[in-house]
Amino acid sequence: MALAKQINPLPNVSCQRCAIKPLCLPVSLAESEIEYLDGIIHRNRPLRKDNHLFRAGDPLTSLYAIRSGSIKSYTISMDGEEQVTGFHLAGEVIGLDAVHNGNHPSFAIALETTTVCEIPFEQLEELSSFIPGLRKQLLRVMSREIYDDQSLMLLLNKRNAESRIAAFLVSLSSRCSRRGFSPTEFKLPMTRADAGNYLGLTIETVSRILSRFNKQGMIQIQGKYLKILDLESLQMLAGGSCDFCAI
Amino acid sequence: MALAKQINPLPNVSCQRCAIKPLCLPVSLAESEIEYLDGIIHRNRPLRKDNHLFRAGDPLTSLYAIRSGSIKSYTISMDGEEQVTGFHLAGEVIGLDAVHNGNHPSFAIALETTTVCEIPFEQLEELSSFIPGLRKQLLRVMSREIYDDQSLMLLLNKRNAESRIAAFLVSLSSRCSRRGFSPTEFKLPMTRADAGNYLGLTIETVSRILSRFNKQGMIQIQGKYLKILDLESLQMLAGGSCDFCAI
DNA sequence: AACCACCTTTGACTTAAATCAAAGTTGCTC
DNA sequence: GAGCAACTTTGATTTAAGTCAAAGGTGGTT
Repeated sequence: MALAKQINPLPNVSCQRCAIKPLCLPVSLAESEIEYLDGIIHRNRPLRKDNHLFRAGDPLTSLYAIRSGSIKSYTISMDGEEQVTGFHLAGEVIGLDAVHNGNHPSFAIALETTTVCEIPFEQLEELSSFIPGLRKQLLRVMSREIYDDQSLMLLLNKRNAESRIAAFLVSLSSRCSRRGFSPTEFKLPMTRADAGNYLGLTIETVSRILSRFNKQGMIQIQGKYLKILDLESLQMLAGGSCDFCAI
Repeated sequence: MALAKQINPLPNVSCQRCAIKPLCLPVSLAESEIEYLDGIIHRNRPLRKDNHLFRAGDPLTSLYAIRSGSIKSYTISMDGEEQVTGFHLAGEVIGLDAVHNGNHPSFAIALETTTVCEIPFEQLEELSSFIPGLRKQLLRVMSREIYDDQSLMLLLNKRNAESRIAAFLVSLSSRCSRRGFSPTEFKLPMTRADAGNYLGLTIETVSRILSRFNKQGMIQIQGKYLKILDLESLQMLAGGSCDFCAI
């Protein structure tokens, strides 16, 4: 089906020719600077579904930029329950929350076959000392994550189940769009349970509300395949324009 | 009363002799490096209660390190409602969420008379290019904020009202402690409404649960003055040891 | 292609926290 | 220090989402 046409960069394409360069660390770097960055990056073989990229407690050795596919971040709480902390798509850099004490606080697992660029953190840090654009982009990426987390916090704090799910769909839509995919037709890479866990809702609530949106004609959903028929209404429900598109 | 003995550094004390140096940017910098940092910092006169440090939409010119007092961050949602995004104490650096696009996404207002160090961002960024320890600490501070936000997200997502309030008190306690104050006896700088807003609870729920903790003998609360009598029970309620102390 | 494990949907009932309402406090201003 | 506005507490009622339960789908494996 058309939806399966995911970004599939050649396994060892350089940053220079990478499809998601404009979303990733090389943004605004000169060609020569990108070569330095290229030089420290490892491009390993794809990670298969349900395999871990890293685990909570692992020492931070590298950050990871997702080239294609999707990653779920989660922690395990005191009582052994899984707590989904994020879903990450191509162009997103993960592992940043490990910088403060040198250990990953969360697990990262592939939701589908996923390729990542491994960026050794120490080397990246050194490189950033003489590439101002890289230093700035690293700060920007981290700042953006702080901003996004705070937006999500507000969503969880103030919005009802309907709003949260609408915002979630709108967020996925706009992220697909930025990556050159259709904003109205895509596959949800996560289960209802994962989505619910992330949004602070039960699986039953997620299912009920998706069914409702479906009946109301705002979306067409069948299993993991989603078609958004009325993006504007979803945006309205989500709490207006793009305040929460950031999750 | 004893609780009023807040940190009151001399208005123009240098980083070198600042009481909260170990919590702030200068941590692990050499004396000569701290002098550079000192050179770019502005130490303005104290900010009085209810005055804004910056407003949402303001261009990012400086980050601010709190020297004494406390700051509330908040945004205004589409529907005009205030949304508290954080409370900040001495030693914390605010404004980091503005780096990604150069504009502050939130308001910052003083909850009491507060002194801050103004750190011009461009100059800080330049300084960090030749002070590796400063660059690392800046990354660490941002990473820590990402981590803290995610911890808070989990709290809001998975915990009931009792847990949230317990975690909130434990967090304040441990933050007071790190700053050299009593971990069991301090003043809540925010109103019940602000605390509730932040925790995704109504003012009535906050009040009820504080009353309950009081009756159960875990705390002694009178107005804004709090004495924690059984920190361990609070930590238990908060969801175990220090997972959520980070909020 | 049949089986099975896992995922999803739907319905009935329960519950934690919100809302509505009103009284009680606190502390600032004149 | 009296008056008042803002904050806080407490109680009664409502409601959104959770829980429990069971049926219906889906897709991967042999």
